[in-house]
Amino acid sequence: MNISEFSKIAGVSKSAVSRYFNDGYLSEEKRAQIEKAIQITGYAPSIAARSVKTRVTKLVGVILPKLSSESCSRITEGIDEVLEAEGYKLILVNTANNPLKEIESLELFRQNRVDGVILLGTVFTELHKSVLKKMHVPVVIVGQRLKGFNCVCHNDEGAAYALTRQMLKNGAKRPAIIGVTPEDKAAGKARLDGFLRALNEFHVATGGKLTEIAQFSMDSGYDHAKHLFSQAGPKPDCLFCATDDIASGAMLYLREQGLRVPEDVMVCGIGDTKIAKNTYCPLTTARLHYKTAGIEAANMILSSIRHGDKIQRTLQLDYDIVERESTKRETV
Amino acid sequence: MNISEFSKIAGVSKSAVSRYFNDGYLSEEKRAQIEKAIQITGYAPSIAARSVKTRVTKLVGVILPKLSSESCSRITEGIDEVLEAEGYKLILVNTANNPLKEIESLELFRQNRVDGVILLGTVFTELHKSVLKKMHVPVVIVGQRLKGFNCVCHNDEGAAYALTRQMLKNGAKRPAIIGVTPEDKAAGKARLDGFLRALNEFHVATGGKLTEIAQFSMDSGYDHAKHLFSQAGPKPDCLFCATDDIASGAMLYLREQGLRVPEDVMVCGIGDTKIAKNTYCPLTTARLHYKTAGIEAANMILSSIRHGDKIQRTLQLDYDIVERESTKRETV
DNA sequence: TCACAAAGTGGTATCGGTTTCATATATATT
DNA sequence: AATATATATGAAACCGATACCACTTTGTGA
Repeated sequence: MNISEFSKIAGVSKSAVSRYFNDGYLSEEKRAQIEKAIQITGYAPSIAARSVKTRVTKLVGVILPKLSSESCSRITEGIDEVLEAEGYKLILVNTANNPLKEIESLELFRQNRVDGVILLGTVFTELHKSVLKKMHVPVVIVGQRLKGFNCVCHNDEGAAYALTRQMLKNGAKRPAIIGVTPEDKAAGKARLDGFLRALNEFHVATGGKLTEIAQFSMDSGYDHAKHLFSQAGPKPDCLFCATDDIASGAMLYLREQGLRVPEDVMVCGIGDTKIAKNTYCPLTTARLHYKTAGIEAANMILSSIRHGDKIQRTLQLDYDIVERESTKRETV
Repeated sequence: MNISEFSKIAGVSKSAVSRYFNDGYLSEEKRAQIEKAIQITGYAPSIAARSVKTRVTKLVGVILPKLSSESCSRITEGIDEVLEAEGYKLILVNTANNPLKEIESLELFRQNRVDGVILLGTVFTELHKSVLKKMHVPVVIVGQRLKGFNCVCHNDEGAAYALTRQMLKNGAKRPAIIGVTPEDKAAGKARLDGFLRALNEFHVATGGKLTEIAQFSMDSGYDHAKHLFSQAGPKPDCLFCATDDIASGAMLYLREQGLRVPEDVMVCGIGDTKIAKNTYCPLTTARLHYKTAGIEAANMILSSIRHGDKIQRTLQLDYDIVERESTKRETV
């Protein structure tokens, strides 16, 4: 069923039908005829055909590294909430942590003539930047700061600093970190930097031996805790983890080994995901406002789409420290 | 940049360009010219324009009740994995548990001329069925069984039965359930049925007072556990929860009240989500194969799109019982 | 050498919409 | 009454692609 066929059924011209769906001048009489015909036929105009002419797709492409991670899905939820209300649809690509797929996806989005792109970024190469520069539509990056692009990000360094500082204040003497790759400037480098800044302030040194680089998963947290605590020499008494998932995996290992949290080892994570509340020893963490980040990213892209302004903005959302049991200790 | 403009730059005809992108007869010479021009201009054909003519969008619409739930995001991940490999893109709608939005989304998908629809369903009304019937593209429903439609679902009743049976075998005498609305035939009704079947088999009665209807969340699990244990009369000694999230919330309440798991109260959930491994007392649950469900749903829709067969199929994936500490008890 | 199939080519109709245009009518303003 | 303005209308051009068509060139087998 197309507009011509439908217009005949409704007994009006093609133009009238188009006007009906686009708020043009139209007599009440024709409006009624068209509405009646819709009831009967169920006709709905093709967005694809429309967008050929109007060059507007009402589509926003979203690239994310892992759909089934709580942080990503909550960000996406925020994005969807805003864009859906404005009549935009989300076209989603899950890169499964494959940076090559990000590039491919951008190409795909260009073919689909999306009105904007939101990228939940991890690691950025020069290739990324050059491909992003060539996009002819607004781009917003979430979770990372990339010069020359609109970004919504968290205060990663500050959160890591505050958490580590808290553990040191509570009497920890030998801090260790299970981080993620420093190629990830936010979750990797910034959180490591915050950790180190706190150590520096407390005049505590950490050998490279107490620095682990894990993946973004519980299992990886477990494995790296094992590696950390299997080394010769004195054991860490405090463990900063780059994410709650990593922290929960590490705690699973500690529990297996009969190490008490927080008595023997303090632990903290970042994110305040659901798991933090439920670990056997409730996890101290920094709440990151994922959904809000998604909402703000969506607002940012809407504003760019509508006003086409080229001013680059970076929005940083602050964290909230959520102190639970895993870092509390009676100072001796 | 459109195909005409591009074809001039490449020094070939429009037809040649179209053939380049659609594997038609084309001399090596022209192929090379086109490739060179692509390098320079970055031209990519418009999918929208193409789909007007071909009537194929390579778009699959996915409707889900809550993006940030682990089960939904894992199903979606499975769907994406398969469809992405076949060149399909996902257009996503999060209904936020608003059944009206499911209907709206279907309308939206019709406008977008998606090639297929995958619906992660919860509650189905007659309106749902009639709108679904009117879709002119294949539909697959995940997580529910709906007569007349392709479905991929779990063995909800069996899982609930097996878990409850396990708790009764381990010596529980006074079982309670925190379920979800029976309007949800899978997570609500079927799991309640399984619970009751086990009770029946063990000749245990349960008053309506020991049946709570919660939402799909930790907080709701907490609230309903509170309600359950605040009632007058003997307390339950075993708690079947319709989801892991509900179970984890309930356990949080039990812990607050100083009730030990499993000594005072056995608890189990369904899903085997990440949280189950991490609760202070590791949670016995039934593993549901969410990602596999997504993969199978995607395969089903692909097959329907390609072969257009009208045979309705229902695929049921079985569960695996994962027995952890929360249901173990030394029989006295 | 000829017949016939396969490869290669560009013009044009077509897909399903929107928008411009020319024109007509109704209403409001001087 | 004359004029300006808002409302209403359908034909036709257009958006950016594909597909059919008629045609030419090349390759193959008898």
